[in-house]
Amino acid sequence: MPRSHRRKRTPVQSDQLGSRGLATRERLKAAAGRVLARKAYSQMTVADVTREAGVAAGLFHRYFPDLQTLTMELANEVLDELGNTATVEQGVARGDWMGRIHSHIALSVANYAQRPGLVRAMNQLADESPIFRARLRGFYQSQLELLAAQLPRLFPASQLTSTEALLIVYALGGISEAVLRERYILRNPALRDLQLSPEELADWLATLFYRALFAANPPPEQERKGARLLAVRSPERPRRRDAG
Amino acid sequence: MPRSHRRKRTPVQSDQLGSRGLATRERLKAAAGRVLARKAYSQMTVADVTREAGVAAGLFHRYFPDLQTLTMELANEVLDELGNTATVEQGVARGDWMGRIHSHIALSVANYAQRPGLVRAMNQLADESPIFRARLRGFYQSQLELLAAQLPRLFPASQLTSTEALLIVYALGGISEAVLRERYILRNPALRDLQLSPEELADWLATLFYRALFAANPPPEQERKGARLLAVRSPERPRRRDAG
DNA sequence: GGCATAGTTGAATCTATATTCAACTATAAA
DNA sequence: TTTATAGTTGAATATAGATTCAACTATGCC
Repeated sequence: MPRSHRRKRTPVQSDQLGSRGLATRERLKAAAGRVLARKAYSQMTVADVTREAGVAAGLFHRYFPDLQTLTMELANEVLDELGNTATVEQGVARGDWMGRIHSHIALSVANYAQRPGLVRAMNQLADESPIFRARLRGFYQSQLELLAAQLPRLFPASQLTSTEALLIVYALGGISEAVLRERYILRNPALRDLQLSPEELADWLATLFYRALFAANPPPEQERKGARLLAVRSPERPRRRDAG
Repeated sequence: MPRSHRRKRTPVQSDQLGSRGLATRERLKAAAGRVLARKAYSQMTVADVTREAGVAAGLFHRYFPDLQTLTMELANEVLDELGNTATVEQGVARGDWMGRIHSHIALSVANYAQRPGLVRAMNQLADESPIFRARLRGFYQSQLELLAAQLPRLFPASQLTSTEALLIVYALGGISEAVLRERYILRNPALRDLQLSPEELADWLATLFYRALFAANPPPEQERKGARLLAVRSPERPRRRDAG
């Protein structure tokens, strides 16, 4: 196959590169990032990357053994950055659930808005590489587990097991993932003319998240911009068996 | 590239095949379905399929021009089947929202549980083929719009635009999609030992869906098996600004 | 300026896989 | 049984794209 499995000449190690070489290496990564903004990971070729970077085809293998390595490096940089922002909840009171939810979702919105191509590539890479799949899941699930761990305490009457709590937080996480994917990655035209700023979008998503979690609207003082959504609420008891 | 773009000999049309040929064609499709259960669409080869079907390599092109055509045919069969089941809500009262939600989610759970490989392949195919991407979105969104169209009527005070309504239903749809993907497609070990039957899983997901939509628990008579989840609910007003 | 080293080029080569097709085999109608 | 037709085989060929590498160029140190 084009992306060979055979043992091959290994690229020079990064720590043995001069500043010029290091710069070229970065140019290749940046070029790959731009390529991924317009085509799927599995359709990107080495030639795409070198052409985008404006270097000769053969140069690629001086710096990377293959596209997967380069892409994974790019992906790990994103994950590291998101991980550093583990200070997400800074300035938000522990008991302020709406605030905490909102801060996480806002970070996620920004991530999709700023690098939709990379986010898409990360998912495609996870489809093909078990190693990266594990890495990505580890990252995502560790975030989710911060919340999952609170659920038994928050809702003692529910007798949730930790697996059940995890199920719930995956479901809640899906609320924003689905919308962000549809809007920023798939660029659904029907969602394009949304007049929402990233900030407002985060408000809406956080509100829905809060509602699914607590079966209630967030407290009014937390309303933020998604206020109109609060008027969306249980209107009546379900109707009779007849058509309604 | 291996999957060539060059014009090539076209396969014999299905309607010119005898019953033996038709049967072989189906064997190839079934074989591809099995291959997709174990590897990603973009990594499947023609040889994988013919080997799995137990026929000579060259036979593939008598029936299909390429893997994409075959896979799309497989995918369309799934979509057609799901579309036929547009009788999903049969026997459920129009005003019984929990019942309606549950019936749709139960169908989705069954779909993921029965053919996780194909569902995954459909998403991967959508990543690579704009045509299929449009087809898949059209299918999914038309389902969502059935609900979106009700929102302005259900919640007149909210003044939702149709785009906003669509945003909300995409978000709600993400609740089950995220969990089903994680459980059936990515086979997250942490979710593997869930003791829930598909029926119970649908209950949980429908309950979360209902809560996000109505900011309230579903009416008790609708409780079904996910009852324990009802104890998960707004416990207190958010605490003070201090750590809580 | 001379020299050593790091970096770059692009044509040549290799490989996995798609694709073709002439020869072969099964089927069934007459 | 013959014969026409549909179906099948697998070796041969074609191709996209990865990978190598000998020759070339830039950089910086003395």
